[in-house]
Amino acid sequence: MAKNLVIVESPAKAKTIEGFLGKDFIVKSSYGHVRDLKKKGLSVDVANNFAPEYEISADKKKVIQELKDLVKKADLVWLATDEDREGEAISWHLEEALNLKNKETRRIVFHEITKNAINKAIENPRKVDYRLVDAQQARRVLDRLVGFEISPILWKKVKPSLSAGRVQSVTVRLIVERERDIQEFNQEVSYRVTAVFNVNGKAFKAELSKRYNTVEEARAYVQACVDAGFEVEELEVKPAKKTPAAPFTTSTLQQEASRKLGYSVARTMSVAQKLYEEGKITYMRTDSLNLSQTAIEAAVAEITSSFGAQYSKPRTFTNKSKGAQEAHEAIRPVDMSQKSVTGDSAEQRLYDLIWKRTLASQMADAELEKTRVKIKANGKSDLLQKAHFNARGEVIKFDGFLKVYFEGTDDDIAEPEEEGGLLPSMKVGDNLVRDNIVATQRFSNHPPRYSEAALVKKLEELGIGRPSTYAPTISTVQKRGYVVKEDREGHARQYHVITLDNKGLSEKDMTENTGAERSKLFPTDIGIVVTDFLVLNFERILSYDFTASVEKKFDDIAEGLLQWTDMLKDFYKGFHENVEATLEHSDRASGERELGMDPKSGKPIIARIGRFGPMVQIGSPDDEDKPKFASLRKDQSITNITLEEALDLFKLPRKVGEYEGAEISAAAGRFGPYLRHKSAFYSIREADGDDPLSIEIDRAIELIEAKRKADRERLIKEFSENPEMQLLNGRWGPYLKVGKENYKLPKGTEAENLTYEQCLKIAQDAPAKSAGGRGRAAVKSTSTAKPAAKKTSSTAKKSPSKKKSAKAPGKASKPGLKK
DNA sequence: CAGTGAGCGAGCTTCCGCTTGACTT
Repeated sequence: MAKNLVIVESPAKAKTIEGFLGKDFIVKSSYGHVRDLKKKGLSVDVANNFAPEYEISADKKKVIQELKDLVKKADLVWLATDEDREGEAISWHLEEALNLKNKETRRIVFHEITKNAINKAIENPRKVDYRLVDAQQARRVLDRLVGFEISPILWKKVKPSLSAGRVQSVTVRLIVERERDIQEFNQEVSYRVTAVFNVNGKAFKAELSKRYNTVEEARAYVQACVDAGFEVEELEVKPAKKTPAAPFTTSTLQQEASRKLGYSVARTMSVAQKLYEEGKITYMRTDSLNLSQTAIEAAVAEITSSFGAQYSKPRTFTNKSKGAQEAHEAIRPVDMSQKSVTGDSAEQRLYDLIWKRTLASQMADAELEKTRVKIKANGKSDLLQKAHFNARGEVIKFDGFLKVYFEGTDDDIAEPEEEGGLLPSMKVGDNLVRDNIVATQRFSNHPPRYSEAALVKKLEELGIGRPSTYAPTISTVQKRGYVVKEDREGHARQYHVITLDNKGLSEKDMTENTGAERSKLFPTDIGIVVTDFLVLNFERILSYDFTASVEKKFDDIAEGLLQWTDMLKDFYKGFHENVEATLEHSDRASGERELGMDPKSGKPIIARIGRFGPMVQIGSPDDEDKPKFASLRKDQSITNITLEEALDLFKLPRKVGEYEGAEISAAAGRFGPYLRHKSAFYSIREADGDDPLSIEIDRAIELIEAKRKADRERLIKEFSENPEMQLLNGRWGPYLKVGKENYKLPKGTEAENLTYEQCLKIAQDAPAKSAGGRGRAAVKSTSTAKPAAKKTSSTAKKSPSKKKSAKAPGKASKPGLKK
């Protein structure tokens, strides 16, 4: 019987450590936090010194029960949660939840999962550090106060179900402000002059030291070059070196995977999770740049045997970001000698990236030789003396870490510099042959919109959020409808080019595509209105340094310099007054904008945020006639919709024609434009060039027939025994549908061969639905702001059983299933 | 899923950070 129970946070870690510790130890996982503030209500007794009301989280009841049983049997309990604020708090919550007061309990910490580190930790136990726990409580309670006092103001003043928080609101602000910068951006136009010169039969590129603002100036310069001669005026050769980047943290891994592999931050994290669980990489939620000594030694061995000793240079990196808590190692391969892994291609590619980055971080600098050549133009025109050409060359003398890895950059729209590789050899005074000189019209770029990964980088710089929350935060602001991730098509732009070559001087206009964006973050109308409202009324909390300033206080609490309740008292006084004042005095925020007058009724038309999102409205409730309403389309915004576009929205629904003796109408609903025919709905996709305002009867019939055909093809098999039961082809392959419920087919089954009895069994064996659970189901129910009373009887019947199953985990009834 | 937007108004929504699976049409 194991005498020792060790509790860590992650099950994968538990497994590894158990291997190190031997048979007297059993190692279990808490799966993160086990207790939290009660889900419902504020659950902080403000009047009673901010006493928090904790409960065991619903999804942790089972874990706690299992741990309790093990505690009974153990002589000694080792709390081995992470060594940071949250980890310390988990240990304390475990003490409380498992009632360890009367048990011999020891707290141990380690930063790396190596046998050595574990053994050292076991030899140096301590007690739970309650000052650190208090710092966590302050953090937790402050976040609850901010979130649960501000969000209801938004429900009242903007729209129901919205949310605000220390992290998410500032995240949205970044995106809103970037969008404003872009809208206000003044594009500058200039002419950039480049040349190709030739020396001893070898060509190279150079760029003029100045740009011209007008086409006349550019033309005059190029003209002046017609009779000019060119010679090398200065030549400078300088050694330079490049240093490898530090090994990956969560944030840098997300950035590089985005740049090099095109993964979203969520994708990166889920692939990394798999690699971690398979024991291929170390923990993926970390802000530490540190590598264990064993890892560094393994890297040295790998580098020396693959490339030679001159490529090895062991390094340690120190963290620049202030909020870092460094409870883990940097993200690295567990086994440096394993160059690749099996698994799907995403796992292989991400592992490859991690392996190369880690290895490179322990390799020698790259040594370069940078050459700059200054070229002067000799000729009659004094324009020639006012500028010179520069040619830059870079030669790698020793590749060092570049042999395996080169860090990506975010400047995807920046003008590429004319930086060649090797320049031909030349010396001061050499005459150059001019192959061509080209003046090209260029346009300055607005600041780039954030990609997910660029936003994570910014958040980390500001010290906002933690490695475990970057990906969830980005998905929260999208789920709440504050931000959308979108591709935007570019548009064609003309630019002017003046060329001087061996055929003489010529000019032409060229076309380029510009402004295309892929997977970038845009604020929605609601995001903009909410941000403006919050910045106006909660300036302090929305400021970019709010988190940094409270973090300082948390540190003071952790060092015993400040009582956590005093810190909260200090914060809450002003904050709560602010909340009260805002509730009482602030105006409703709707982003309202008057577009003009309705030519029919003469009443004003306004665009604003309504209960269900952005909309336009003719007239006001005070008028004799009811006002008319119409929702904005997805691609429209309150900020720029025109009167004409608004009037178009009121033209729907519109009669398209008759088919099969019934009317077809076109309209726009919550899920976009659609056709309605015989109480059935058919989506209209604007991407296919269809528009509800202009679609004609023939095309409408075509869409209806296409949908009917697709529905027929979806059907794999029907059963005479039960017309409600169907095997269908869905987005994720074949599935079983019984009434309104869907069931996954067991792996490896061929849908068309299934019998009625087999299908019945699949439906009955399926685990009960965890109704009202987390994740997508919860998101759906919040975005569907629909009164339950209006629902059909079959869904109404379901809701009581839903509630039941949420409270008492067990088997929920399965409607539509007859035995 | 599908034209909602006052009126009378119950009861609901919401935070951040630590962990994994279960699940999706």
